[in-house]
Amino acid sequence: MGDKERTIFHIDVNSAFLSFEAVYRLQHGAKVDLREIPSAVAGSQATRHGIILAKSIPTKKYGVKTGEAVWEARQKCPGLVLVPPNYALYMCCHSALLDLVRDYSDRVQVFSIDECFLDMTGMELPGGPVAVANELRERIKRELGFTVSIGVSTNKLLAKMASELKKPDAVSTLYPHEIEEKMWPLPVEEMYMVGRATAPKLHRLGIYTIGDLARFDLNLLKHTFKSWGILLWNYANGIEDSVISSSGRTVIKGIGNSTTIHFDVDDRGTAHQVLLSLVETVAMRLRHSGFCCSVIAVSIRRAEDLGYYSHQMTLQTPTDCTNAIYECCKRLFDAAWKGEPIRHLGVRVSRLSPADHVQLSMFEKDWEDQRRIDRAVDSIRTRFGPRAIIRSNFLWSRLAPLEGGLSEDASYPVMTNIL
DNA sequence: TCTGGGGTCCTAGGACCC
DNA sequence: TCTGGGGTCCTAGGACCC
Repeated sequence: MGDKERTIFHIDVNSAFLSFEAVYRLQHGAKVDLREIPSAVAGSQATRHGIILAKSIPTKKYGVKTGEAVWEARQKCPGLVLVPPNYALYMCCHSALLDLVRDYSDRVQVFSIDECFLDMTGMELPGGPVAVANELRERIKRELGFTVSIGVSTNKLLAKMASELKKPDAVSTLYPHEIEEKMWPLPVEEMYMVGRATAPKLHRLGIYTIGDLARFDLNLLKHTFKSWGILLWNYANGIEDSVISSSGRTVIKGIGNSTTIHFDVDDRGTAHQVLLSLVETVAMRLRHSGFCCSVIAVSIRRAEDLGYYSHQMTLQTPTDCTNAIYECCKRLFDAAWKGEPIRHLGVRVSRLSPADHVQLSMFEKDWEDQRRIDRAVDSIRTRFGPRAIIRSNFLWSRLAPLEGGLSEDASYPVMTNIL
């Protein structure tokens, strides 16, 4: 990393989906600001997508949590105003934020739809980093209408932890010399990378705060958690030196779609059809990205206990062909399914290689024909909409012909692994 | 009448090779 | 003639993030 000290900003949109929604509605004549009343963005219960995706600060006061079931949230907070998600709108807000932020640095790492890192190292910062961060925060509020929390420090981990310190609409620093005072007193589960499974294990070792973790014996952590233990100890001590990867737009490792079906599936035929609707979008995205895949995986979530299992296979020859992937998915499903009612199905392809130098296998003689068909379907869907052409067996079914998938915008933000 | 959907990385165990 | 040992690849499952 060199010995030069860096200046990193982490920008986090406060209650992102809900704020985007609130701003949009105000701009279109709404009288109430969703951010000021108990409200949330949530999926539809009728189609069994009923969970809270984002909530207002007043809602938070009722103890409602993101990811919680809607009926549960309603019990805690009667009168909760719910609005359906609108991902296209969120993408617009995301792009607008990035455009604005790039005025301040060209080294921007998109971390998710509502978070990014800015490398401000070596920039002229009139009044210091905090003054510039405040100006940026004000400008976002003024021009885009929503508020952000900005964390300022010398690496990404500390900048990210800093942005959590004060919300909404705030700038916080967490410099190395402030770690002991600002970060160590926090509960260990508030540290990035300490999740549901790790927290209780740390508690069992007598580790309750981030400070406890930072001062814990590293060898003992290594013994218990392997490489994970080293990562946790480093983070607790503010040690993290990954670079901001901006231009090197993150290399995609895999593409997947999954869906919760609005009724329980208990027969093979219906399951196959769901898989097909997932493969249609996965394969289209795969071709759009210019890759072929070598690994195909199908995952199944049971209806009764939400238990989950998966099955995967490696191909001899990489492919991006809808039918080829679908045939594999059917085989994988048939081999894996134990016959229980299914709530959720997923398809994922990985081990990607560039599509332009895929070796043609002499056994797949109709391969070029298939590619031609896929290309033709893709171009019709691109020109006339994704539903301009669908498989006839979906016409009389209860299922959507294409399931899941992100807007064809290739710049969709994907979480870029550990910092 | 149960909790979405998109990702990433790591690890253990088995197969197989030399 | 007892049983190494190192390496790679594959799969299933588990952890985490937003």
